[in-house]
Amino acid sequence: MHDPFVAFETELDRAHGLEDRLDAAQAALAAYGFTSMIYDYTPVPFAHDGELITPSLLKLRNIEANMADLWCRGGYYQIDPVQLVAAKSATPFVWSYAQPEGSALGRVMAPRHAPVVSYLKDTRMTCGVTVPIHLSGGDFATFTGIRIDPEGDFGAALRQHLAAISLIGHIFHGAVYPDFDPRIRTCQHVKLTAKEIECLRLTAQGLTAKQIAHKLDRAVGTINLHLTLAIKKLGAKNRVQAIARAAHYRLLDGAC
Amino acid sequence: MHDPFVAFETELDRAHGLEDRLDAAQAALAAYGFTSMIYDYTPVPFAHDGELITPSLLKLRNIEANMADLWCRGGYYQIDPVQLVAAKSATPFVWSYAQPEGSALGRVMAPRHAPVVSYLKDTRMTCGVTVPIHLSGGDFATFTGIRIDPEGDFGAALRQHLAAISLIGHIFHGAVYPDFDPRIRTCQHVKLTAKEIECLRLTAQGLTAKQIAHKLDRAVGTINLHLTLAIKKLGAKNRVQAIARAAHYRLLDGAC
DNA sequence: GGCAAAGCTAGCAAATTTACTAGGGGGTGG
DNA sequence: CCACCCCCTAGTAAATTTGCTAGCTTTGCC
Repeated sequence: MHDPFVAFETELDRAHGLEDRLDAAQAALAAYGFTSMIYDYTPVPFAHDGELITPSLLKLRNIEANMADLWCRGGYYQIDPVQLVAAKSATPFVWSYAQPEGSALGRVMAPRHAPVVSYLKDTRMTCGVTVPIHLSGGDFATFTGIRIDPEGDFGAALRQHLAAISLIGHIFHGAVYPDFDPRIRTCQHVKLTAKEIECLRLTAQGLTAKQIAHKLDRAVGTINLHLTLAIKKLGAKNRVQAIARAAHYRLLDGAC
Repeated sequence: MHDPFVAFETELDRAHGLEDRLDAAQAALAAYGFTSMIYDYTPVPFAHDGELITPSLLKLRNIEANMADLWCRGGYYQIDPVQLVAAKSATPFVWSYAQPEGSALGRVMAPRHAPVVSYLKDTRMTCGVTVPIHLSGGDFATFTGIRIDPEGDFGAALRQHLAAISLIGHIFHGAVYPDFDPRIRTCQHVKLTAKEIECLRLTAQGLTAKQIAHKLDRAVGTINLHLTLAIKKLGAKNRVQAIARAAHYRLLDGAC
């Protein structure tokens, strides 16, 4: 029996680069009746204040050109209720803005989400499947299939495909993730200099500023200033809180 | 068309408690030819030194009685290569000890894993599917179907069911997770007292020992001692490293 | 009921951090 | 080519942390 997932994996192996693989994923979704696709990746889903962080990678297929701008620069990502559900759950889910009542989406929707809901209704992308992909390092991706102008019962029909779309999403992510460059993989929510990050990591490993100064062959004053500037950029009150936030933003590269 | 996943969800809704739901999941797996099931959950998959942490919940169905003891108290969990692959990946996968070559399992297997491999061969549980479930909080579960005495081509046949088993695993976890009690959800790798944790959390929020003393109406010496003891238990060199490790073990409850 | 262990209480000297100060060099844009 | 901004360099007084000290209370077990 021909396995569609093996065929998809073969397609992904043959594709060269992210854009080709996105096209392959789009074709795989089309076989299930989807017209559009969204894939995004973020090293850290939430800021320390609980706000969703704009992803470092957002890719669209067959979607209005202004969506990327609204989501990445217009603040729409932070008020996207589907993204909120995905960030807090690990289970793939069908969503519909036409009939959100009784669903996970319906439970999180609030007035602040209205601009996103309006936009998706205007562009007739009111129905889809989202696969949350939480990764072992705390990073996070979503893989979404959307149907433009869905028929009345398309949402119900989607449930038949949830298992397949979920696996396609995981296979796709597994294929593209190894090629992400360091800028995509690193949280840009707070921008620290290389010296600031280096000093934070050594501090998280238990070295005092004096020990770091000796290790890096620099004056203690220099190390203290790097740490102080990092504390300020992280909005922390002191060095300890800065380390807690740096850990949250996964800037420590596992150092502890 | 009858949706087996909706039927499974209904079954889980009707079940009372974790054990009943495990039975329901076992029955769902049996429909795909599996004979046995494993589900486990851990608030933190890895210790700060990279070693796998024994899960706070491990449930087995139709598996040798001594497996729980070997895995939870005998150190086998730490040398289980399937668990290592699952902890580092998010994609569900088929595994076979009969023919591990060329698979993710084969790439991680090393001599230190031999006791686990021997045990699974002795108990004829050499083939299965594992669904890693990484959660948004950093916690982690696995859902595994196993076939005892698999026929020669069972591994290949399993690929047909990977999508279905993956969704079943996610649905099952989603059904049981809300009822986990705090002891299961809290990392027990390092045991700190309530006062130690309280002082660590307040420290991570940027309060000095003096400020904490004022807030808790205690002497500074008292706060300092709680923090010092926590530092020792975490094996840290100082307060900053203790916070980095507490964050790693998710003892801070998001505090930063 | 008694004993031991664990947890919480608190003080102090030495070491470290915090929060300010200031200058030089490199890169980018006009 | 020059000016401005950013990053890296470094010093110091006041505040805080570290790492030890010791005693009291509570809890659990025999």
